[in-house]
Amino acid sequence: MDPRKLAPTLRDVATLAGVSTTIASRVLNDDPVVRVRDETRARILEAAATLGYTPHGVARSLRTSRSDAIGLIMHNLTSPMNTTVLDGVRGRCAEAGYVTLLADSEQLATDSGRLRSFLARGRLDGVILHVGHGYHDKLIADVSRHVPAVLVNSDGSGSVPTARLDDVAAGRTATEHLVALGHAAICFIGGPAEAITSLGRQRGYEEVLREAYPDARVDVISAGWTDELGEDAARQLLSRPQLPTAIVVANAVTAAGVLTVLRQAGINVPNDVSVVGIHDAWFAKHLAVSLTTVRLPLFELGAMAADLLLSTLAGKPTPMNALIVDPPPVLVVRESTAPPRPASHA
Amino acid sequence: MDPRKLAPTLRDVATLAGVSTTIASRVLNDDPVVRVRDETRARILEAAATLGYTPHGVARSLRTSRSDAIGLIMHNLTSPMNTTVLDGVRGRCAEAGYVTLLADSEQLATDSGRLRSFLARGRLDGVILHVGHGYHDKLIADVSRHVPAVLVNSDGSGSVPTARLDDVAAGRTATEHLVALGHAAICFIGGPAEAITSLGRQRGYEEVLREAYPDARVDVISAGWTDELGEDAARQLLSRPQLPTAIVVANAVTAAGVLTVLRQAGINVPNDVSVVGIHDAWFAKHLAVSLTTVRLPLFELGAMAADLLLSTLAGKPTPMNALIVDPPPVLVVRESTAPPRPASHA
DNA sequence: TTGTAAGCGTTATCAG
DNA sequence: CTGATAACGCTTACAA
Repeated sequence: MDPRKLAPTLRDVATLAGVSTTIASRVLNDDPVVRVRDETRARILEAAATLGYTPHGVARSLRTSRSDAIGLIMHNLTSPMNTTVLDGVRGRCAEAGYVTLLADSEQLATDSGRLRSFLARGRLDGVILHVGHGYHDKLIADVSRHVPAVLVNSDGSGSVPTARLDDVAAGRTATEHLVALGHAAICFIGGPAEAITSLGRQRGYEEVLREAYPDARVDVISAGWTDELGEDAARQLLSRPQLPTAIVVANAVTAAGVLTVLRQAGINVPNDVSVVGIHDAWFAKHLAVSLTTVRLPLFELGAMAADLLLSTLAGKPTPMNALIVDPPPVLVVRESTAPPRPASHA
Repeated sequence: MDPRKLAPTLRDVATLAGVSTTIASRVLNDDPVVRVRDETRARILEAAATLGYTPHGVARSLRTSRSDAIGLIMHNLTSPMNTTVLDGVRGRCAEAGYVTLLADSEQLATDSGRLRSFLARGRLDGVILHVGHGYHDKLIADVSRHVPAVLVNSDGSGSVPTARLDDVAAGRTATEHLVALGHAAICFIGGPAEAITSLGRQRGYEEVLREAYPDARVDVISAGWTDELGEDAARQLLSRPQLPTAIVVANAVTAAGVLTVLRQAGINVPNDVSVVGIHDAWFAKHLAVSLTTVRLPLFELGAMAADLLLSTLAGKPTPMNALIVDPPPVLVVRESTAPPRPASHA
């Protein structure tokens, strides 16, 4: 039933090979320093093979005080964007020989018992935090007190290395596209008001708008990262006497909700209003109207966060801030954007 | 730099409290058997608190030979459905005090070194495998040789407990809806030909079709779980002289691709052809046409898989097959289905 | 070239 | 009610 009870130990291998555990260990970990007779080495390898020996990771960890495991504390794992970041983290860690422990930031932030057990000493060499707004300040402090940590898309207040997307460039790219098409009445539908990524994108939007139209009206609605909140924002827009001619949405999931509500209201996208979303997720082309987006390097963001942590763990000097500028944000034009219709009235 | 170097040990706590590590350990784990003076207990607790003591998980694991960790080996983590399953697994395990190690099935199947390090003895109490077709037979065998394992939506060939969705019922529900609307020429677009979930849904489709029209033509196209493969399948359909009047798609992601290609081809859904998808994912309502779907309990599937494993670990008798029948598949009607148009020709 | 022995931080057994 | 002590399986000075 339980195979571990019978699992062969290093001592078993050593005994079978007729050597001490010392050389057995060294040979199996191919220690570059040790010099053994080829014949001895062969005996050990053979013994390990016939026994089907697997090293006991926990015993090794206890001895070496490394676990070769990193923790990934994520917020809203259901979002396709976050999944991509996770893939980047996990892939890079796996390449470096680390396994990944996954936890949900909400749970850890609200249940200190779970947090403690997640951080139980020795189990994790380091932690990557990709958390939303909310409890995150305390969580970041709690975690980074225990193990080396890095942040993804958060405000590390300088104390913890952080990997970030170039949100300002993303906001600029989206808005520049609309301005180039001739739009001036452009609304920005953002994420949660406190979300640093949303604020960056908003800043890009404002910069471009002001550069193009020095006294343009900055028009911002705070929504959130879900399709429902996008729907709410769109309804809010519809209740106005006049629609903008174009919308920048800070997130593709939110944009999905916006497009659906506009469709339900009989608004034609892009003829009545253009919409551009940020994040070129797989579903963008399949939405109510296929969505023009700005592609952002989410996988690379995760990989970079992993690199920062691995570099810290290796004792190398690590930059406190890594902005992912390669690849840069790229506009992917689909059917949701067009020039504004020629002024029909007023 | 490295907080673990300074981390207080149980001995530190015991020394500060003026007791042995034995009682310190027992008190801190509140062993129900031990009876200590309240005063002693208080001293120990206080010492632990002032030192900020955290138990060393690895040392504990070595001693108890339990890690309170389970491994989740998943395939295609990018799929929103799989993410939901993952959420169910992780949530249930967290409730039971287990942490979750995540790994990608493709990587583990193709790199035996990674598999070995993932399964390093002692690190995992058990493993949940949610793998696609392909290398999975060997992978399942390799894993279950090392630790207790359970399967999700796979063919366990009877040797490993398995949690499954009621795919036949899902296929039936989708097809019954179309039959009730009056459709007879119904095509089924499946997942990969070997995928057991797809085959179950297909069987449900065939059953209902045959029950309604004893000599109806069963019309199946094998696609896959991605939107691109859905697009391919739809193109294949479009190359026929005559379209079916309705389509059942085994997966909502695939259905997204189908809808988009139909839109591009100028086919009106639902007037020219009805489409029903399986899996009521968040994006279903936002697609080219808002998609009628069958809702399946994916979260519960993950939770059930976790339950099977936890029950095995607890030494309880565990069913080899768990079909998730509660909640049952539920039809969610949106705009992609309608009665067939009155016979216009032939 | 190989072996001895200490110790990582716990928990469990057994004795006081 | 409390305390020595051994052991979990491994790595690594240090010896031989």
